[in-house]
Amino acid sequence: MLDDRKKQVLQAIIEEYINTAEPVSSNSILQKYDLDCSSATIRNDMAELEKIGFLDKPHTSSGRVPSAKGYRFYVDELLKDDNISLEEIKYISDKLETKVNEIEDLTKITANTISEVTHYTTVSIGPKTETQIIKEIKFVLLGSRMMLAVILTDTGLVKETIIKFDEDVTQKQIETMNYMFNNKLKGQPIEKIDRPLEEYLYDEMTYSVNVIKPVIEQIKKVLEEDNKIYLEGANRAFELPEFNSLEVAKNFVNVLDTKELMADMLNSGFAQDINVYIGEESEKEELKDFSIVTFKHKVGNKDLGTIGIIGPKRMDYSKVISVMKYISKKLNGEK
Amino acid sequence: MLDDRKKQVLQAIIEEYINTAEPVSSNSILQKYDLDCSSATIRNDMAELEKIGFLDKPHTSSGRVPSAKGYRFYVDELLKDDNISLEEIKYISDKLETKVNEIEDLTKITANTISEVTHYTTVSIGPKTETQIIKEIKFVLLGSRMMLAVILTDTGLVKETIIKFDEDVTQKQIETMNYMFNNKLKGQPIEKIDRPLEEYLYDEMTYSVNVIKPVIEQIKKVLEEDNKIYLEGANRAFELPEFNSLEVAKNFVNVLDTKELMADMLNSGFAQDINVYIGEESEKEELKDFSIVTFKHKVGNKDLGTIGIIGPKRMDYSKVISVMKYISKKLNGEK
DNA sequence: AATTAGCAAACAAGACTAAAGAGTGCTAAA
DNA sequence: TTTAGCACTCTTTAGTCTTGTTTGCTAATT
Repeated sequence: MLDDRKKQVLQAIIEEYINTAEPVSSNSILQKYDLDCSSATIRNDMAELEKIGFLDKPHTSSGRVPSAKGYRFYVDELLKDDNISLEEIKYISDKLETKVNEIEDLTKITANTISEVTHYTTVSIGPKTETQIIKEIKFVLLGSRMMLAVILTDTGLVKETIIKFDEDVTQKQIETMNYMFNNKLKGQPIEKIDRPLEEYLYDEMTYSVNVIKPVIEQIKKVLEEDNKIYLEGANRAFELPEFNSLEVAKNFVNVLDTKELMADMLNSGFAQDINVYIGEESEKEELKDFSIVTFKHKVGNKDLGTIGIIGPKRMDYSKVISVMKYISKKLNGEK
Repeated sequence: MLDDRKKQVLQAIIEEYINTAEPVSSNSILQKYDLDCSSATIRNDMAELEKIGFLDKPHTSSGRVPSAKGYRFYVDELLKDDNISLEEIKYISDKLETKVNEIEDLTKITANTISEVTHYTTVSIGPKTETQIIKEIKFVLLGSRMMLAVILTDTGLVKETIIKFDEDVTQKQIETMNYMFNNKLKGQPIEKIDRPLEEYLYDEMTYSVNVIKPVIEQIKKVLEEDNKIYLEGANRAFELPEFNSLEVAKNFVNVLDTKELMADMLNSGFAQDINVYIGEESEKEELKDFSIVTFKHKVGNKDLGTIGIIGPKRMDYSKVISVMKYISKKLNGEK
């Protein structure tokens, strides 16, 4: 395992690289971090850290750059998660006070706050629908051939959809349908809406396929619909020096544009609330130059969606994770 | 005025430049376009076209590049608007067949189609709310302290908003409120919801400010809310050579991120359905390197929103305008 | 055994030069 | 008015040299 000085050297190199984006030399850390040894000693340590794969060298006579493995060790073992200033705390608190009526808005505000404080781009997605339980379905006639269906779930998610008919429908019909749907679907998780259930509904309400069909189809569609992905601060990334490489910049825009990829990243991850994917760790070619930190945004154990920060591998993990932890505490009512 | 050969030269230069993105030399157009003269003659014409400001020269001994003024003349006088292939027509027809329930979806699908066919980035926005007339307001109780308000307008726009209360409300209260709101607002254009009207509502329904206040506030908010802007194919731009300049690429991402700027461009424009802004013509510093073609998307004279194509000044105006005109015809039911 | 000083070697980055190639503008002739 | 011919301009690319940074190694020191 690493002795203390090697850990210090690794930490110094990573932090220095996060600040400067330039390969770090033995001399530069000797000056800024007080390690009680000479630059030659540091060079020896650097050589060893390189041997075990924690550091890379752009070319033979240049300083060192952390590898994904190096960042990983840093994130797992060395990182401080209280890297947050009083001003930042104040700013976050204020923004999170905003009253919202829909949980998606809360996710958006949180994502926006994180983006502002960390200066990275964020992507966010609403809570997964499949596992949510239908609490109530309401049908409202909006005209003789148009109806609004509103579906409420246990986590407070509200889905609305407009349904159009090819023939006139009456208030009475709507009410009957509404009763049937509630009867059958209330208390069910969304993923349970399957073929047999659909057929049952078709059978029960024989009076007009023209009426029933669009209702079932549209409700299924809106429930299965992928959650929208919201982007915040896409332009912020371009302030960073790594985006001076045209190829990196191009990849970045491409990645943000590939909603499925983003949804995939946001929905994967382990049981923890915060997951860190460093460059190639994500095992997606497109993401090899980027790191993503995802944050499962919860109140109690209600899933409110996931927020991801995407930036260069040289991301300020300490700041990002500190901010996320603070927000998590805050949302759960801790002082 | 320009004689015929000068027009041909201008057209050839612009089309060649649109295709190659390289300054155009007298020789290159002599070879590809059959002008019945020598390269020296073309050079003379080019010099004159430059004198009247239709062409620019990156440096003394390079070929010519069209200026904004040159593109303007081309768009206004020389452009062919039937530059669309059978495959493209087929593709567009198919995609526009998709059934939609909300007009915003139609705008999105159309914007997506345009982006796919032209390979440019599109931005789109829903119809302006201010001038729309309220057709119906429905309140639906979703729980003892939560209500959904649905507002329908004459153009078919539907706005929904969830309203939360600090105290329990009854079905009866909701109905009374609903009646009052309809009574007062039905038939009114949205921009007419002003202070006196609000006060009247406050006065009429004295029973609880806790109930009335959030309703009025939230309805006002949702109606005044800026329409969302949808982006399609942001990454496509990066295939173009002008985006190899880091500064241009950066500006582009910035422009797309500045929603107000985009909303401004989409909502400005004259009576025509198609408006073309070439580079500096838009009089916005940020847009000096880009051209925007906006398309007011209508069925009959119902405004369904505006779609904008944004790309380099060297945009294929002919293709873009041809596609827009075809879509416009198609949406209005012409074969 | 660990640390350090000292120094040669590697290499990037920038400045400068030279040569090649493309394209124009001008002059004089058709 | 058009054209041929040619000098001139300017970009682009490659090549060379210089400078400065940083390493890795060796040998001495603690």
